[in-house]
Amino acid sequence: MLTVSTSDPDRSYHHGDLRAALVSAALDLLESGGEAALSLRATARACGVSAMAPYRHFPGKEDLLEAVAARGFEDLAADLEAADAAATGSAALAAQGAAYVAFARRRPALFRLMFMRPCRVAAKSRAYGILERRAAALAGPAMPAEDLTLAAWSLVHGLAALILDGRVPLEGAAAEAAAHRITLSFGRLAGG
Amino acid sequence: MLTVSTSDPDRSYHHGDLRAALVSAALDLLESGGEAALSLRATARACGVSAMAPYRHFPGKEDLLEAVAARGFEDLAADLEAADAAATGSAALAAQGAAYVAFARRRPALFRLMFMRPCRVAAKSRAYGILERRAAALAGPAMPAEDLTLAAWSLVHGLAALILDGRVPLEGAAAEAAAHRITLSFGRLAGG
DNA sequence: ATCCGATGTTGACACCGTAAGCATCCCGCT
DNA sequence: AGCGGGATGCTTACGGTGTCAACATCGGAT
Repeated sequence: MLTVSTSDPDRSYHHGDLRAALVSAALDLLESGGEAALSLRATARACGVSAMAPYRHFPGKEDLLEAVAARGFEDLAADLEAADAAATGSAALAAQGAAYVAFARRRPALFRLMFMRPCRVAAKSRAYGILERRAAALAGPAMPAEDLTLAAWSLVHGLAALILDGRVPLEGAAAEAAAHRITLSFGRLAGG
Repeated sequence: MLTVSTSDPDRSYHHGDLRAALVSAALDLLESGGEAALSLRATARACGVSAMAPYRHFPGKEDLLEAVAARGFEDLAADLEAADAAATGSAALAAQGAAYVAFARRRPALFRLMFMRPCRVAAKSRAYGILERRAAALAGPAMPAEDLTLAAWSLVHGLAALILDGRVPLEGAAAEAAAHRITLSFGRLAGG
C-alpha cells in the first residue's frame, strides 16, 4: 500500500507521488510568479520536502523544466484540437492561429518555458501534428504542403512571440483577432 | 583628460569607459558561453573591476542585458538593410527573411537575449522600420499594408525562433534557403 | 590648493543548483 | 513472521550569483 493512500499523507516520510507533485508545484510557481520564481528549492519547499528530494526524480533542474514544458504542450495541443474541430477549411486554420496566440497570452510564462529555451530533442509534439494536418489539407498549387505547414506554424508562433514580448501594439482581444484575421488571409492565399 | 587615454589604462583606478567595456564583455561572454555564462560578476571580472562596479553604470543586471540587446538590434538592422538593398520587390522581402534567419542562426544566444525575454518598452526598433517599409511597399488588394507587415515579421521571426529551438529539421544553409523560399512565396501571394 | 561628486572597492547576506553521505520506509523473499 | 535491500527523503556543505551598505580614491571645478 502506498503512503499516499494513508489518512494523512503529509505526515508520512515518503510523499507518495512526489514527481507529479513537483511538476504541478513548478507549474504553479511559474504561472504565479514568472520564470524568476521557479527555483528547484522553491518547488521542493512548495511540496514540503527537502531541497535535495527532487533529485531522486529528476537528474537536474533542466529536466524538471522539461517535464513542465511537456505538460504545457499537452494543454496547447488540446486547445488547438478544440479550435480546429470547431471549423473547417481555412477557418479551422485561423481558429488554430487564434487559439495558439490565446494560449501564449493566457499562460505567457509557460509559453516562454516551452519555446524560448534550447531543447535537446527535436521531437515533434502532438500540437505540431494537429497544425500540420490542417495545413497540409489546405495545400494548393501556390505552395507545397511542407512549406505551407512550416509557414503557417512560423506565422502563428512568431505572432505569439512578438505579442508576448510587447513588440507589437496589440492588447487584449485585438491580439487574438489579429491572429485570426492574418491566419485566415494566409490560409486563403496559400491554400485556396 | 580621461584615464582611458593614459599610457596604461589598466593601472588606473578609474577605468575610462567601463560602461561600454561592460557591454562588450557581456556580449563576448554571451556569444562564447551562452546565456548561462553571462553573469554580472563574470562580466565585471572580464573588465578587471570588482563585482559592484557595474552598479555605477547600470541599476541592475537586467539593464546591462538590455544594453547588450540594444547593440544586437543595431547589428540586426544593419544586416536587414544590407539584404534589402541588394534586391527589389518581393525578392528584397525574401532577402530580409533569409538575413533575419541567418542572424538568428549565427548569433543564437544574442537573438534569444534580444527577443525571448520580457521587454519593458514596446519601442519599435530600426529593424522593424526596415521590414515595415518593404512590406508596405508590397501591399496589394489581398492584405492591408499593416497586416502584411505584421504577417511578414511574424513569419520570419517565428521561423527563426523555431529553427533556433531545433523544432524544425532544418540545418545549415537549408534554413536560410527555406526562409528565403517561404518569404518569397508569401510576398508574392500577399503583395503581387 | 582644496573640496566634492563620480567612480571603484571590500565585506556581507540571502538565495541558488548540486555533490556526498546518512536515515527511513516499503516490498518481496525466505 | 522476520529480514534485507532498494527506493525515497534528509542533512550538511560548497561554490556561484545578484545586490545592499559603507568606505576609498581619483580628477576636475572652484
